[in-house]
Amino acid sequence: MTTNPAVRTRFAPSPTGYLHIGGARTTLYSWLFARHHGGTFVLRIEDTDEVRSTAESVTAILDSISWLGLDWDEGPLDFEHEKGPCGSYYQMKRLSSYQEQTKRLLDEGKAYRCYCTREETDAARQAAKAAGQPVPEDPCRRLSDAQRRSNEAAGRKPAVRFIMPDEGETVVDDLIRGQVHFENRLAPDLVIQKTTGGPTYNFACVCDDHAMRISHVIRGDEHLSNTPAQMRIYEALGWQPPKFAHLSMILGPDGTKLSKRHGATSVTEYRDQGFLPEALRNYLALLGWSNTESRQLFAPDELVAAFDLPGCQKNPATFDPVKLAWMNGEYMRALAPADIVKRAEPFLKEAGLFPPPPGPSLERLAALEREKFKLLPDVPGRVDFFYRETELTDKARKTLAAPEAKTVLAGLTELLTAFEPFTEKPLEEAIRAFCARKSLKPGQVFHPLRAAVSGRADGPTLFLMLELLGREAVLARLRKTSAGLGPN
RNA sequence: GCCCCCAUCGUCUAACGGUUAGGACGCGGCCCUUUCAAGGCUGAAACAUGGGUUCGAUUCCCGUUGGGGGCACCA
Repeated sequence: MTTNPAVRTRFAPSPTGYLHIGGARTTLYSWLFARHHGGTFVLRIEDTDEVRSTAESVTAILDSISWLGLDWDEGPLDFEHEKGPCGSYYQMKRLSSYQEQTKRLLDEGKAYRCYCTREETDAARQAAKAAGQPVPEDPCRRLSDAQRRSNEAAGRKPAVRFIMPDEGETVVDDLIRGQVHFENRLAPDLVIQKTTGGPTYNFACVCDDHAMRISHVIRGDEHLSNTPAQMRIYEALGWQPPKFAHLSMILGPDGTKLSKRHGATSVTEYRDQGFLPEALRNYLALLGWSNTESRQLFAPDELVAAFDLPGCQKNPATFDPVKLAWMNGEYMRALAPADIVKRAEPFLKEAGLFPPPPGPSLERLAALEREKFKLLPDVPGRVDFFYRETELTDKARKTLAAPEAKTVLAGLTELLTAFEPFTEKPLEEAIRAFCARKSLKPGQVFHPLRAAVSGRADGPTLFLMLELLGREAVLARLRKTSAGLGPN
């Protein structure tokens, strides 16, 4: 991979919860873009919301990103350690750098201290709105020294506001959307430092993207309207802004922003449901990005090679769990049986099948059933009856309700009691001969046999299944099921 | 309410002025088959709408409608 120092992207989550599907996609695109161009991918934790940020969220987010197979060149390694030359990558550890820039803007008259309370600001905005003015001028913008002193004397703690231009427009040149124009008179003076002394998001973000030499800011659509203000800050500080690329939102099935009421929205939930990270990654890559061939399946390195911003979609995309499940099945089928078992281990454990009870090897069974697995829990789900008797499914019950079922099972029990060798081919020949002898259609025999022995109406190829189950289990279940059918 | 973005099958999307509007998921049918899958073949299914521009618009421009996002001392 060629390295390209000119490309540096970042993902900057605020640690106030799990990694959301939308965040995962943003991370993926930033990572893919960096990797595609041989650049650097940076992870930064935006923990300036003192009340909502938690250490657990940091860990959860890092875990989710790693689980997706994405790595970062700079950023936190865990809650204690970090790597990279632009540290710290936690905003709360960079407080002095924001204060330094705030001071600069204050000194240069590009920002001012604002003593208004939340209520006063709200009231002023309401009044302006009623008067048909889009944005009121902040009274603190032209405070006299005496007024300032009296505010200080009254114990009021100031926030710092950045002066936005009163006229003209700010143009964001977005890599995905093109030029987007914003009227400056509509933008109020932005708080850059809270009364607590901490920076606000839009300010910290600018300072850090500059300090970390970020070249391409790839982020969600919800930030597009923040961008003009950020650009004004870059300008005031005399900094070159990065290039911006705003990704459209991910919507739920009802067309509104994907949220918890639509079902699983965090990466961990998908992991826990038994999705493979490579499948989720592939699916997310396609949700808002495409290639001219409309290709669907990409190995990780193929994705890196193919991905670029021009393929990104401008319109929002609806998340489709059904297609995700299909894709997961594709990846499951591509796995070697031993890998299927390995990946499914947590789910096998949960089902009490790991370590496996006596019986055929899990690997053998995984090979037998592999094309039916869609999700990891399907592994124990389809294979459990080899190790233990299971409840009859409704369909199996129906099959066994056929009038001839009981006599068929009785006949088979008799046939198989001393049958040798108890292996696939001979069993098939013998059972087909049995059908002929009794003038029964194969289906009339095969179906109840399968149902009685496996407890279900679908499953592996019948005669191999009998072989793997072994004579003892087959006969025991034949008898038990038969008894359960009651007198004929 | 104001600002911004967006608009091709149900969904994800291809097309970059001239195509029988292509692919994928899902759905239907057929084949394969002891079941369920997988696989193969196949079918139904889309250019939101009204004006322009043009010899010609899905494609370019404007309006309408619809959807989304933003308007915090939250990120």
